[in-house]
Amino acid sequence: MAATAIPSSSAAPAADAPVHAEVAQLPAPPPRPAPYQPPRLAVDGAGGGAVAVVGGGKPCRHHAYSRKQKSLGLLCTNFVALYDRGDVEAIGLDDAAKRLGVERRRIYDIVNVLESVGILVRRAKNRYTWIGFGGVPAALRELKERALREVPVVGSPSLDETSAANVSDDEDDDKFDDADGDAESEKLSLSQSIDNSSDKPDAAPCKLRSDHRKEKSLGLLTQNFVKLFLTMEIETISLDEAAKRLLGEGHAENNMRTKVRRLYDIANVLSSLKLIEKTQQADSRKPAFRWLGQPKKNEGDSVTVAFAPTKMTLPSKRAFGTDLTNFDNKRGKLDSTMENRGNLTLGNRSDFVYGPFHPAGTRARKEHDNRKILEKDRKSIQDWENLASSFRPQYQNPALNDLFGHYVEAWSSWYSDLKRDAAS
DNA sequence: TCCTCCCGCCAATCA
DNA sequence: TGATTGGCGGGAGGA
Repeated sequence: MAATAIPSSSAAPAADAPVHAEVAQLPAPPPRPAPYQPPRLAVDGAGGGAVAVVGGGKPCRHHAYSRKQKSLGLLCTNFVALYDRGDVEAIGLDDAAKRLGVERRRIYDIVNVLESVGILVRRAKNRYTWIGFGGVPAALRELKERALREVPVVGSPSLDETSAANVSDDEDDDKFDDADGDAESEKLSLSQSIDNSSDKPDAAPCKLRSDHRKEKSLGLLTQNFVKLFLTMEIETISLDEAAKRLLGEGHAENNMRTKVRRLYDIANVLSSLKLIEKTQQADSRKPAFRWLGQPKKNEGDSVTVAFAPTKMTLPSKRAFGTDLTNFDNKRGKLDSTMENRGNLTLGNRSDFVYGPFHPAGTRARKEHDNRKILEKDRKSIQDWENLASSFRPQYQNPALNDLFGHYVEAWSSWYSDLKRDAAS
């Protein structure tokens, strides 16, 4: 199989170039860049470091490290922008890492979360198949069904004794009792049904060390985190609270901290997918996350997901999607290969809040529009169709128009499926 | 100062 | 046995 099924097209960047890097220039795009030219990378032979030459601009070395440009959420946005095209099927992890300018380790984080919400599927070592956002409703539906099986009473205040308990294992590293082997199998069923190439059908139900490792996987934690939203009455939840519910009370501070770290990773990815949004808890200053899919009570089995192309509120802290590559200086050590490719930074901060899904316009007006659109979404799923046809931002950058088109296409496809499901 | 979360070490697992 | 996968926590950036 080919390394990736992304076809070369006139708008597609060269395989060895940072993808969509031009989009990262959003704040000050050329009036009409004609025709689209992918950024070129040149190697500074004397210095040994790579020097990015973007869009014909001057080479620039050593701009300041900024963790905003390296966030998992932004990486996820870029990953989706790169692969959410109708003609993409296979994804090679090496290829993705190379194209996005990050280490493989980060790609694993992304694909584990994306896989757990049905956006892609692991086919083999190093190889994933892109499903797209159309796969999300089914994955969420299955998650919800499983969660409801595990939680007899919807709205149970805690998952501690059910699925969450199955992952509250951090202090049991040396205990591999098989008392709940079946529950483990059940709990792992989704991820393993996705990735069953290596599963042995006759595997003993007892908890193996490999199972134990899987229990703590980012993918499984993602699913359990999503289940919290799918099964509980709460509108928002803080990561501390989520960690408590997933771990159970009374766990060591260390375990809790580790779990919260992972939840931050997951939340950032889910935020960039517009499945959740960062918000503020009403009764405290602590940040919390709100589910945007709202597949909860009184909605029967339906699972709705309100992501692109509708615009969501901006995260309070981060601006995802401002940079379609993550080429940048690394913190601490300098990465000789990626260093200085990061000349894709945006201008001043007030400019770069606009992600790839943001239409041109003022931030305030957009936020106002976003809120209206969000409310509109929540009123009725039927409105989405109109929204898709009417909400068509005009990007100055042709690459963005293409990108938005892909989202509209993916969304339309998913919405058609949803209507068909509802009708049947 | 505390929250957030990037980064990469290294152990587990796979081929 | 080398390659792949990913848990984990240190510690730096940011508010």
